[in-house]
Amino acid sequence: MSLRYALLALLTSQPLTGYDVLKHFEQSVGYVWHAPDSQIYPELRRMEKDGLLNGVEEPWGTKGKKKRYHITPEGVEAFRSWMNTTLDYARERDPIHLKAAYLEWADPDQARNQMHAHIAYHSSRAQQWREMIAALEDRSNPILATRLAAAPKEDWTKIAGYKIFTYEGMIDRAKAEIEWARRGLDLIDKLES
Amino acid sequence: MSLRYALLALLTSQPLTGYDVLKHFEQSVGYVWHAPDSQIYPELRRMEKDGLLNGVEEPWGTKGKKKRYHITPEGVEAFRSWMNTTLDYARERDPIHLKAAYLEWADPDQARNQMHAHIAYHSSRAQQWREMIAALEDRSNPILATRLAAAPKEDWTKIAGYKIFTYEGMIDRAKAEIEWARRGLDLIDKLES
DNA sequence: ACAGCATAACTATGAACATAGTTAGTTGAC
DNA sequence: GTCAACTAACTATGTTCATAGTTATGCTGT
Repeated sequence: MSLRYALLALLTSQPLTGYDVLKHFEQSVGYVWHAPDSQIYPELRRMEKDGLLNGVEEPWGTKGKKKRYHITPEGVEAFRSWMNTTLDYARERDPIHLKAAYLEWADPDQARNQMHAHIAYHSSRAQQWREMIAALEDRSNPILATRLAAAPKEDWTKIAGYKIFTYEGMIDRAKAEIEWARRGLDLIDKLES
Repeated sequence: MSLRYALLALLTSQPLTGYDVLKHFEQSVGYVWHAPDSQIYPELRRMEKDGLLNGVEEPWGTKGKKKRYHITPEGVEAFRSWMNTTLDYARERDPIHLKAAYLEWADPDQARNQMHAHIAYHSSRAQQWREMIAALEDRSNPILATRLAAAPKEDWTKIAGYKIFTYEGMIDRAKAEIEWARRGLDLIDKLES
């Protein structure tokens, strides 16, 4: 169900065509909730059917046409209501922890490789998020710019602030993963002598 | 696919009936990879079909019967091979980050509630994992005991050590979440004046 | 005697997600 | 002028997962 709210979040900023949704999604809310286009197109149609969006057809070139989705008052209300409802937490399901728990089954070097890959993955993510925060702070992020343009000036600090806070949380997680994997490398050295 | 390897991990310790798998699963590998029974029963049958398990029927009472699944050499090999393959990382998909990024849409008190719920959830998880680590360290965890009983003594430190390492990683994550949510509470106070 | 609980093993259904492929118009470079 | 890249919008298929319900046996306490 979260995809629906991710799309509503995007469309509170401005009406977008399906294709525009894809492109904006990938550069903003898609960083916190990934989804492929094959999931987005049908979901947009379902949301229109459910009255959360209003699709307005526009001509495209001489023959083609495209549909621009406008969020409806019901859509705004559904989003606000979701925002005001405390989330349910999903049960644990992370392959790295599954693997770590049985690491005695791996060849020591493969175990080390996995830890190095873990560090590399989370380092690169953290870097990406640091850049995202920088672009949010100096307002150079184009998606943020369109959102701010449509919002009253007194909300700008809030809008940018919560996004920065989100990416900081993701960096914190990445840091915890990196430190854990480093300790994992030490543990492998200690146990596989 | 991870469910399959979670089940193989469990069955490397001893042969189990479907129902036993459920019960053991919930108290061991299920903490790192949750799955409901409706997923486990059919997966066990698929694994048997794929030659990873060998199901031996046993009488149960006077009329009923049950099937005990033994891991085959192919099953052991499949598990070891998975353990030696570096994992692919799934894209970000966490509802709390999605929500945090648009927190300006929530009522301030509901935003605070969400942060408090986040702290409560991760505190309780961390506590559970601390207890798990204690039971692994003093060898009072019954699932660990059966696993150790079937393994050579020189592997005991490894087997317990990697499990403790795993739960430590989960505690680290929980701690990071708690600290992030605390900062979130401060931020809400600052922004929603 | 039978209630209640644990054991045992499914089945059904729909939603969510991954992966891959398809069709067709538009724009810009060489 | 034609070819690649981009815009636009799907479609197909299979897997994974959540939620809920079903059927039946055995054991224990009152």
